[in-house]
Amino acid sequence: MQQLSPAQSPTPGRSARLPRDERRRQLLRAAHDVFVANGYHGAAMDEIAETAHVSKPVLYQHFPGKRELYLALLDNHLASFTELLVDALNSTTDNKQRVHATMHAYFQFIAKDDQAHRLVFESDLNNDPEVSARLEAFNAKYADAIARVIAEDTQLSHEEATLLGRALAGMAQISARYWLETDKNLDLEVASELIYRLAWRGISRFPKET
Amino acid sequence: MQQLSPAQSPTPGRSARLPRDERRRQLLRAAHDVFVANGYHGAAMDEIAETAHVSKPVLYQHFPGKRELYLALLDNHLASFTELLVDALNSTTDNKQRVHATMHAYFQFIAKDDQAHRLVFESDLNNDPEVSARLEAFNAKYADAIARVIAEDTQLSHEEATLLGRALAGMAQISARYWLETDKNLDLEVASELIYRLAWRGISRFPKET
DNA sequence: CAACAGTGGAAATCAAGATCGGCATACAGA
DNA sequence: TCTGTATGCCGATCTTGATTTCCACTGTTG
Repeated sequence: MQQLSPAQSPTPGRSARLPRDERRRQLLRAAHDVFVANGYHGAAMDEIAETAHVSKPVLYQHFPGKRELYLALLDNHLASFTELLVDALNSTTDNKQRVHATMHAYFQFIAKDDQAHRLVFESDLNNDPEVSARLEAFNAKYADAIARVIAEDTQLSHEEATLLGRALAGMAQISARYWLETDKNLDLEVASELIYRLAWRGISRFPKET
Repeated sequence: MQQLSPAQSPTPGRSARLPRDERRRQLLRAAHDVFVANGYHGAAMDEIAETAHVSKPVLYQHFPGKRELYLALLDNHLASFTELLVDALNSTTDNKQRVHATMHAYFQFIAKDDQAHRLVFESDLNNDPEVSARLEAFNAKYADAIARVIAEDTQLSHEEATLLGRALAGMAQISARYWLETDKNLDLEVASELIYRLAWRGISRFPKET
């Protein structure tokens, strides 16, 4: 009759045992919070462990190091973001509506209350090749999708269309992040609509010269 | 007649004495090179000193620390960048030409062969309040200038025009940086012209609704 | 020739990531 | 119910890398 329910205090200051998967998820949540709050370099493994109510060795039993922990989170977020965008793209076959839906999806991701965008776009680890490769791949995918839309409607070369695609992708990112920092004075719908109109006016029937 | 040219070796491995200002400029040049090559966190004070052919104590006599050294460089670059943009804005009174000139100036700054843009936009120190405050101030100034142009030509509210200004400022930044990484397949003139046209089509006579 | 400003080598300090050995807990099988 | 064993967990420590400072030396200048 000693080992009562695990909720009882087994030993003061010791956290309950968890199955490996569940513990891993918990650690990821904690790491997410700390990275979001402090950025990559500002986040200490100590603090992540403490946030998860766990000691550091536990952290290292699940992840080889800080970088890998961050990369795991980055992969998760980029995957869900990509899914959002792909769904928006596939939601219609009308290019105008596509741009609209995609822009809206972009703003939605930025507005998510887990602040995943901070981890993705404001980590101070952009110089790491693994990180920049992932971000570059993501941006390339998004920008190319826009470039295809542009190419359909214009006479531009592939290179030129791609440049414009990047430009609009960047516009979406920067403007959405700015919008968020204004404490959402404008409604999400209003803001994303404005940017969509700006983008669509810019590219639709874009003339080859002048 | 003893103090010969300082280029003579006073003592092997010892650098010639320099007036304080000149030494400072030399240190800034060296720091710039190292920061650009390695990013903020990747840059070691050792390496900066070595690049300047000087010992670390000298470095610390001119700058209290690594952060201040970086901030000094950031201030310099932002000031010269601002000057570039202001000149472009004042080069004409026609708003269309203004946007054109400004976009061109943006690409020129990114293309400068000292790679100052890396130090400004790709430093991994964006979470530092001093740094983000400076970047935010710079972006605000630039975006507000664009917003004024927009407000002149449209019926949009101040908030809405500012959001669009940010959007275009972000577009300039992201597209110029992308363009640079394509090894300048497109000529600077061609690329900046494309982006300018995209921007101007987007904002000129922007309708209040739909 | 004497004070002085500037310099470099080397070492103190410090923060943060990573690890080691042992203890506690749950569960399986007798 | 009892006991063995594998698994999860922790305190304490090690290690590394970078910033910062100390001190003796050297050339310069009045």
